[in-house]
Amino acid sequence: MRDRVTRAAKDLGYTPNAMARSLITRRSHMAGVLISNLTNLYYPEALSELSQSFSRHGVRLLLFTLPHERDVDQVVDQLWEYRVDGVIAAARLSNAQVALFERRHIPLVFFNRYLKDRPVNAVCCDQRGAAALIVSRLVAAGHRRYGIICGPNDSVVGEERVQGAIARLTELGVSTVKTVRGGYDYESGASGLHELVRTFKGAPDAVICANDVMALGCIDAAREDLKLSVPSQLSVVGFDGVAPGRWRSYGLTTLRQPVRRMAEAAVSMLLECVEEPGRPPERRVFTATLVEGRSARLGEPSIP
Amino acid sequence: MRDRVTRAAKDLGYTPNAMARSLITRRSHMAGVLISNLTNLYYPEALSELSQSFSRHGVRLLLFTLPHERDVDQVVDQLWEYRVDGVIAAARLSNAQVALFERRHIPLVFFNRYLKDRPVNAVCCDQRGAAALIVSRLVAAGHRRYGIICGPNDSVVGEERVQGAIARLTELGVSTVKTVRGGYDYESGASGLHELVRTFKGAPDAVICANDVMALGCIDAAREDLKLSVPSQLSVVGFDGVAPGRWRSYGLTTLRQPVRRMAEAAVSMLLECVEEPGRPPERRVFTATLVEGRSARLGEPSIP
DNA sequence: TTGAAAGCGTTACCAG
DNA sequence: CTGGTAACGCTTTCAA
Repeated sequence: MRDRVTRAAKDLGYTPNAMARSLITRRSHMAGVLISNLTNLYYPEALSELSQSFSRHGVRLLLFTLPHERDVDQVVDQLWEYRVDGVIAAARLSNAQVALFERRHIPLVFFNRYLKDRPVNAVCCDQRGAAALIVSRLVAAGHRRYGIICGPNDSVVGEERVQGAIARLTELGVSTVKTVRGGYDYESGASGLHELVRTFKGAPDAVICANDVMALGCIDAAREDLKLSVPSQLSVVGFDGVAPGRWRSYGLTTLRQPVRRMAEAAVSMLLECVEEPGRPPERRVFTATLVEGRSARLGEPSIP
Repeated sequence: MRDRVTRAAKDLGYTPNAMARSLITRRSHMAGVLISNLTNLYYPEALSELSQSFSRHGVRLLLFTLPHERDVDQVVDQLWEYRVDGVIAAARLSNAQVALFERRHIPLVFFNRYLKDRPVNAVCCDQRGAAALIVSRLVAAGHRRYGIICGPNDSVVGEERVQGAIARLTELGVSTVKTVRGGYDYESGASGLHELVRTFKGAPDAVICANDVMALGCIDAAREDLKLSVPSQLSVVGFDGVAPGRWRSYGLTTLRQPVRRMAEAAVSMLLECVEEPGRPPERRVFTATLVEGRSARLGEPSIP
């Protein structure tokens, strides 16, 4: 009997209707993914890993890109409407928005960010530690004057990288540090260096950029605009570990985030929350690995 | 009365259930997007535009990335299960797979590709025309020996770019042309140039790469490995118009695809198919624009 | 204008 | 093991 039904189903090209199923089981097997802007070069890689990771767990990915922050609220409404099982957010959410998730009991995991004043599920990297590590190596190499090109105002990760770097520089007794604001894009890396050169009235010894793409812009501005040799006259470092940093023109010295492992962690954390509602928020912190490229002179710190 | 209900709904935090709705309306307002690999640098931009375009039309995007071709079949099953209203495919689909869409009356639009032996909805770029244009300009500048770094075997677009280039070269009486296979990635651009130099027993005058990332690899290999000056000793051109090509280190001469307009076209074509089933397949062909960078010497062809 | 009932395609449950 | 029925949350239709 079972066989007859199965065969008939196949013959008729029958496919179960996932929506009807989820109506009764109250599980859609869909997860929402919120990403601010895919042009960021770091996000496509993250998205790709998230997608594959979800796929391995039999979960479909409903993608929402957020070119403007004001779009968030209507996107959040759509998440409710489609009854996603959970959400991974690689975008900025306000405290109030996070509260909505809690009220609806929709699991939420932040990717590569977290909220300061509210405990949330998050997968991230130890940005301060990474910054401290690279600073130690830069100082050990004898650099004295430091420029820092920050991320945009609202980037928590960027802020941590910058704060971590400044803290370590202060610890090591370096006081010649100037910071300029950047926007995570190539051009702001280039203009950031120009601005630093103006305020320093000359070139700094090293520039720490809050992400890789700005570091690449900084290197190019140094070489093409200012005729400075990198790394012999200027050391430049970044954060992320994106592919273009490894290109021959750059050989960027950077701190690579373990994107795949982070994606896998975010997905399993989310699915655990789905299985076990009311689970207390957890934060999983990964460690970035130093990629010793050719864009910075590094030394071995005597005090590790 | 209406007001009372509306207010009560708001107070209780009521949100309509999109799945229940689509169960009866037979419209999920979800579209599937199939993308082969997001690491391709061109796809994130396309995906971003598709996402925003869908969003403007009130359609949710179910994302499927396909690291391996063998994954396609199970992905297709999931598309049926979730009753997507339509599918945009920026990935390779077999003829048999396309037939399945037809049988189920699920609208399908190809993005930046199409099938040769079956009429399908597709949004693409005139690759042959673009290739012919750049070849004319290269020949007019006096280049005689041409290297071509192709895309992977299964890329229809890559094949068209190469065929278009070869056809125009032949037309213009250039016979010194050698092709090597590439994989659309940076390294294959670099190794492609090395291979060309070996077969030419010296450097060609110009290298035409089937996409931008390979062109960047080619430029870097020329400068860093072979100490060839680009463009004075070697002209290099690519296709796509990705962001890194505009970086100071490269200033890539390339043929930019109008990604935003293509995405908008694909989305509206798909939604039209949803509205009007049985609509005959259409192909919308856009024109690439020449970006005159600093990676190639171009001349003005006397016969346009 | 308001209300009631049927039906979408599943799963879950309870008799037989 | 089989069969029948209720329920999920919505839209549609028809009646009051």
